[in-house]
Amino acid sequence: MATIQEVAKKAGVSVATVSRVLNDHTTVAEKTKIKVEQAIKELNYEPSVLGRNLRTSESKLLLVLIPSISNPFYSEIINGIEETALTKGYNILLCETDSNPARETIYFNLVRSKLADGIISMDPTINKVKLNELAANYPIIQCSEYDQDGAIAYVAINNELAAYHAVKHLIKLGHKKIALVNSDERFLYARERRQGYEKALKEFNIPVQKQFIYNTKDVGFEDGQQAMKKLLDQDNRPTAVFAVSDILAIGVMKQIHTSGLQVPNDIALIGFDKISFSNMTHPTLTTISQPMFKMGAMAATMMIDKLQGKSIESVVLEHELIIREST
Amino acid sequence: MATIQEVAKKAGVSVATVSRVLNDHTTVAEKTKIKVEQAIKELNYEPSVLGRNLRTSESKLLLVLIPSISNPFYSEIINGIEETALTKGYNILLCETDSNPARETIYFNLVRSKLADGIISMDPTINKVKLNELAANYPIIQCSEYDQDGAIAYVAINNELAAYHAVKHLIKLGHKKIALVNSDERFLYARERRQGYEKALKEFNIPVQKQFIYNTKDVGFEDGQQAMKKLLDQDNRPTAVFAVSDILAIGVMKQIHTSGLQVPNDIALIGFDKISFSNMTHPTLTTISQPMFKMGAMAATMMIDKLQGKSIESVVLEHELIIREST
DNA sequence: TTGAAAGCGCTAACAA
DNA sequence: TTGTTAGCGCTTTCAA
Repeated sequence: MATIQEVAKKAGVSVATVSRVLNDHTTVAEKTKIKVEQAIKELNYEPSVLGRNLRTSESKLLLVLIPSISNPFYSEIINGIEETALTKGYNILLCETDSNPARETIYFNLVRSKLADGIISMDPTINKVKLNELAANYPIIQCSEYDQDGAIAYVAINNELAAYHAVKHLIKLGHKKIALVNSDERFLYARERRQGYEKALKEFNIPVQKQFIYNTKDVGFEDGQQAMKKLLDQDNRPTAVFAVSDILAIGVMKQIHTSGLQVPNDIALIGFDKISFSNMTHPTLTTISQPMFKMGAMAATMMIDKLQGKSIESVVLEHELIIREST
Repeated sequence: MATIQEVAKKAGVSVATVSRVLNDHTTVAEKTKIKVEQAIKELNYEPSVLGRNLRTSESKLLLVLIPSISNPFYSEIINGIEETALTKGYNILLCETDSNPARETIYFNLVRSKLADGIISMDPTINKVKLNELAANYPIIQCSEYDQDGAIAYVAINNELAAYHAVKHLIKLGHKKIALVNSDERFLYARERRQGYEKALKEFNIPVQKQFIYNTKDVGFEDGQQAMKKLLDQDNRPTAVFAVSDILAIGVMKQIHTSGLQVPNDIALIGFDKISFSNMTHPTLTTISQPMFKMGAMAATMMIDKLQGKSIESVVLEHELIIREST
């Protein structure tokens, strides 16, 4: 690979001039510029990002932290991040933490060691203390899940309100025995969605019953299945289920079918996220739509603004109830 | 952030010695080493990857090219790549091409400009000519989809044999009217799987009928739905369907259900890939399992071996027929 | 409008 | 066992 020196030599100018052409400085004579561009083409020259990075001490790389790449909820958000980042000249370094603290440390150090300019975190399992420590010195944006107590900017939806809407929809349909399949309540979104669930019940004078609330350990299909199995095993069965993610809901639906029951006739079901799969189940899944692409795009924009020294503020985006066949 | 100079000053040694401690050179006296490590700790020093990269002219970054992050088939492969890469000190730069040539160019230049050490490509839509050009100067591994004519190393399965197994399974079940829902045959895997399909039919003296073969434009659920709609609209309906991906198969299943028919009683169905969702449909999906994690791990190992100057060879991994409820 | 030269943070060849 | 020093490829200040 040719270097800037070789280009300079070939064009008969100094490296400084080549650099100026590369970076679109206006102070280069048209004639010189043409000479340099000619040399660049002939040598098939591509400027080394490494040299540039060292000099400018920025990498134009954004770290995106997710717990698992297999979760389709994150795919759309990443699409949004990538779209925005690319058009602004940034690339993204996708990092799966697997909820593993060792990996977390590796990724945090990538920012400390200047390999990445900032972190967009979507990982609810992340160590909040360390994240806040890091945020004191490096740009960090939280997306979807955030730390209530910290000072880190975030983009998210109103989870409590969204859950409230979901449950209210079930209540309006006449349901009184409504189960909640929630994930681990150490996650903020899980706590908030539970609050929304309880708020809706209380508003309609339906008692909140512990036996109708199930917390899963993880957020896979199987966890939804397991939850529904427990819920169906008891004497007092729910007539409707609100699952806090579509993946859980699909597991729930699977278990309902396996038990020989029908959705929505025997049990109504509502999910959360509007992942693309949710439209492929039979029946299709009623769900809460999160503006995932927009969330990602917004997070990337905030990050780049911050990198450019602009001041930024947290954003709460709108959700939407998508009524389909499962309710 | 502290630099190596500051550490050297604090420890009362030269920067070279600090560098030696950092890189585990054995020629450092234990006493000196302790002094340096002490200084590193006190200053909270983290070596700049940028400086190191420039000097060693390697970035320890691997570019992973996929057409779309939303396709769960790639998730597991990426898991495998990441697992291997991380343990060997590499990070991965995940790049979604969206089958967009402009993005392709951006990503190719990332290697030319030394920001990444090599490319693992899983993109069937990639420009083969440009990829082969690049491969002349930079390390490239193909994963899953590869170029038959080129000289680039790959890791894949035997698609023809796998498709043959799938269709033979349907034939053994007594089916004679077997449809093929294939993707665009400009992709190698699509051509190979079609060959396997035809081979199985011919072996059992079943005529290959054009009306039973449908090629989708894209590889989403909707394409599977659409394909099955066409297949059901004709007078002579198939009694079994082989879809070349689980996602297509799930779309097919959806359409069968929508039409009031049952799987597998009215129409048997087999997919391909064994994505996690294939176990969540009702009925569960019979499919061909690809060793996705292993493919990813293997691709990463090959890449790193190549980077270290070792010679590498293409690998064909085993597939497996997973019989579940849809057949 | 252009060139000379310093220096970003690091590694490694060479010398001591 | 350690230090001195050149230099990786680039950008940018200063001077011309």
